[in-house]
Amino acid sequence: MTASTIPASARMPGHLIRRLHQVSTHVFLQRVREAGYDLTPVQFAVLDALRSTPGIDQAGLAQAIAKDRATIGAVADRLEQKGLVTRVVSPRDKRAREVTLTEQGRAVIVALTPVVARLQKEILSGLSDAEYQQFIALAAKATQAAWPAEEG
Amino acid sequence: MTASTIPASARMPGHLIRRLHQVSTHVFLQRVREAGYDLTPVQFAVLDALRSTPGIDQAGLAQAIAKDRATIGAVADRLEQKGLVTRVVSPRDKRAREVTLTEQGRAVIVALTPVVARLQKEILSGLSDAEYQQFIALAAKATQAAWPAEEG
DNA sequence: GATAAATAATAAGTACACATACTATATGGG
DNA sequence: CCCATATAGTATGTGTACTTATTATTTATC
Repeated sequence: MTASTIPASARMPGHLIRRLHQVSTHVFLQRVREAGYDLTPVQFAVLDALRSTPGIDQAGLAQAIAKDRATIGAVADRLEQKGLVTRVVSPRDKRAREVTLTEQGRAVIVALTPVVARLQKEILSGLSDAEYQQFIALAAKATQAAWPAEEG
Repeated sequence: MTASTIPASARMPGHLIRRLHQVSTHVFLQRVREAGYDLTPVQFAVLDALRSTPGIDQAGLAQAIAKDRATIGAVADRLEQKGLVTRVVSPRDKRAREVTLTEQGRAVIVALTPVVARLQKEILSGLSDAEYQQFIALAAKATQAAWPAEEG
C-alpha cells in the first residue's frame, strides 16, 4: 500500500505537465458536455482557429495549433462529419483543402467560447489569482522558447 | 481584422499545458533514443514505479502513475514483450497480476534515470533557474489540488 | 517546356488515454 | 452456504499524436 519510496519522476516537470494535461482534458470534456456539446479540446482549438482564419488549409491549421498534419486530417474529418466545417479543394492550389466553419460550427464555437474561458481557472483551481497569472506567464514563455518561429 | 489574429485559446492554460505536454514528450523521446533506448514516457513511469514498489498489481500501478487500468494493461503488455517486466497471477488474489522488473528492466531504468533527470530542464529551456523552480512549485500545487489524496 | 525538388493531403502503423462492457474472482451479509 | 456487490483484468471503440511512405500537384531550375 504505502510506497516505501516516491518514484523519482513524481516531481519532474515532465510528470507534472502530464498530470496537468490530464486534468485539463478532463475538466474540458466535463464542462463542455454539461453545456450540451460533444467536442474535444483539439476539435475546439480547430474551430477557434477557423474563426480567426477562415478558409485556411489543413497544413496552415496544423501549424496554427501546433499539431501534426496527419492528426489534423483526422480531426477535420470528424468535424466535417459532425457538420461543423466544410472542406473544399483550393482553386489556387489543387493539393490544398480550404477548411471553413459552417453556420452550425460557428454557432458551436460562439456558444462554447465563454464556457471554455470559464473552465480555464478550474484547471488550476489550486492556485491563487496571482499564482494563476504567474503560471500562464511562465508556460507561455516556455512554449515560445520551444517553438521560436511559429506565431504569425 | 488581420490574418494574424491569434486564436482566443492561445493564452489559455489548457492550450499552454497541451503545448508543454507536446514539448515534454518530444524532448523525452529524442534524448532517450539518443541514449540508445526505445521507451515512451509512460513506459518509463511504469518501470520507475516498479522500482519503488516491486510486485504491485496493475490497478495499483495505474493509481501510482495516475493512469487508466486499460491503458496500463496495454503498456504492461508491451513492456512484457520487450522483456522488461514479468507478470504473474497473485497467489493472494487470482484476479490480480503482480508486475515486477526483470534484470533487463532494472538495467534500463538504472541507465535511463539520469538521462531523464537531465532532460527535465530542457523541457522548460526558456525559463531561468528561478522561473524553473517557480514553475515546478506552481505545477505541483495545482496537481495536488486536482488530486487531493492520490485517490481516484 | 521538361523535370527535379518541394509541398498538401492521405494511408498505414504504433502508442497512448479513457469510457463502457464483460468475465473471473473476492467479500460481506443473511 | 448463497447471493449481492465490489474489484482485477481484458476487450472494444473513439480520439488524439506522431512517423514513414505514397500520390497529386506546384515551384524552381535548367
